[in-house]
Amino acid sequence: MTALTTAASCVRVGSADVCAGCSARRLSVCGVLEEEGLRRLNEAADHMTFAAGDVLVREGDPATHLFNITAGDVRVHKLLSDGRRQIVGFLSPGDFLGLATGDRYAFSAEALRTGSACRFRKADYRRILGEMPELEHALLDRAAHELKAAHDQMLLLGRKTAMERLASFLVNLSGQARRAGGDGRMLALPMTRAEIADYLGLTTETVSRNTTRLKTRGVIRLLSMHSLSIERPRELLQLAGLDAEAEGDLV
Amino acid sequence: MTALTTAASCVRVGSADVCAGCSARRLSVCGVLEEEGLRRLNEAADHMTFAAGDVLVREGDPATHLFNITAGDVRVHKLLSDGRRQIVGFLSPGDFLGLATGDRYAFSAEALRTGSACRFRKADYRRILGEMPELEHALLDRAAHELKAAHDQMLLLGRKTAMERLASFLVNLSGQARRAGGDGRMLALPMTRAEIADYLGLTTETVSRNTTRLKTRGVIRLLSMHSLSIERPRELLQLAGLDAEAEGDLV
DNA sequence: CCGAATCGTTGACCTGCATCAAGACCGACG
DNA sequence: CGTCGGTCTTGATGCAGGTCAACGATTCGG
Repeated sequence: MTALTTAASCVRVGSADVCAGCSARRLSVCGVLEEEGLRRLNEAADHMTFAAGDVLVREGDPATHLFNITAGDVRVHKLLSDGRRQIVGFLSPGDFLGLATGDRYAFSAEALRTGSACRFRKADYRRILGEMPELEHALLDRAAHELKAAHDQMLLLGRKTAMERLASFLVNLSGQARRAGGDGRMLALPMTRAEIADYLGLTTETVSRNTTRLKTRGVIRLLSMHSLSIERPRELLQLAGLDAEAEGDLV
Repeated sequence: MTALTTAASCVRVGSADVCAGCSARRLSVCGVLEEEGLRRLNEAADHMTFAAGDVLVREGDPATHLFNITAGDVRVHKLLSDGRRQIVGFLSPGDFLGLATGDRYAFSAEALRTGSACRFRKADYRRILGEMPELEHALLDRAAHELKAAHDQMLLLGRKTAMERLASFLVNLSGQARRAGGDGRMLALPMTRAEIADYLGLTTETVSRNTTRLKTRGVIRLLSMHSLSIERPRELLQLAGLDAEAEGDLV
């Protein structure tokens, strides 16, 4: 639970044209920009790195910055005053952080592992959006997509059983893995059981028990604590409550 | 459960300049447009009316249209194959419907009562957005706001108790009522108990029991089945799990 | 103004997941 | 390579909220 400030781990790269060689570009909103736009975006960006446990954003702080994750994974969560936690999302390279923001951050964001991000002052970013409609358009697309994902998560949290939640989670991870270039059967779980639980509205014990059930039934195989393979995708989809309506995801 | 098609209840007004006299304009994204922009938006719009129970959008149908609600209230929900329902939002005049949409609608939308909306073909709307950056900007703002609300709802569904959910719901309604010009103490509940339950991830029985508890404790007073007044706003906030962090909402 | 259908409330009981508790495992560091 | 702190798993038990059932209240068509 190291709580470095953003400033402490921020590495300002300045005028070097980092964006040009950014591996996350094709996954990110920046992907729509031409050379000239990318150069101007680069000028406004702080390119920063972070380590596991670093805090990018703290719930309640004045919302001064927006982020584009370029490497690593980030956890976004909200807290109740007594410590109950809801994780509202896990971010991967290409994801945008800070859209859903008013004057103050309504969520905290912490790195799951070492990574990097582009950081923008909110005012700068707003100005840039005004100058580059294609960027604003890409951002709206992304917001729409996130909103759809949020609706799916509401259905999961409001109406699905523990097993359906876990299966849905794995199906989603599989989809992401495929989109990121993997085969969709081998999954990395960069988060702990407690984080999975707080994402699915469950406890670690329930996540663990249901993981065991999936393993016992031969639906998944645990390769290590933080990686597994999906052995029976069809069954997993069924358990997720998708089945027929299946989004074509999974093999 | 009348299931009129949109076409059946759609009233095309054509070239008449309906937007100019639209009462929802100041609440809507259209509010940012000048006369010229408004005229062009009006050209692309079908102005339609609907009655209670009418279906605006059916989950799974090709996503051809976007909507701007101009009067009445609309329920947006998702279904699991066995009939479990999650309501992901209630829309009021000024709200936008169809942002979170891919090729097909991922939700259904039904009118709670008589109302009206502007309907746009998706392609038309996309073209218009390209021509009017200020509209796209307003839409992005709104998307960000909805995303924040979605995160709040995830916290509610994943981690709050039944009483906290109900209290939070009433606090939110109160905020909306205030923003719509009311005093925030008198609330209209255009939806049924079953709809509240499906919004909060509970059953009608649980909603009913907790409503009774609030009534007994003197926190609220039921004026009729579909309207109530908040007698002890402070206590309601506390029950909602907000308290100190309170968003300045409520008296 | 009546009757039927729907909606809401209340009570009794049940269950899925939380909670509490105790080991097993795992990875980091001397 | 041992051991120490955190993570994960498994078991026993409890309870918030779901389910089932019965009965009021409200609405609406005629």
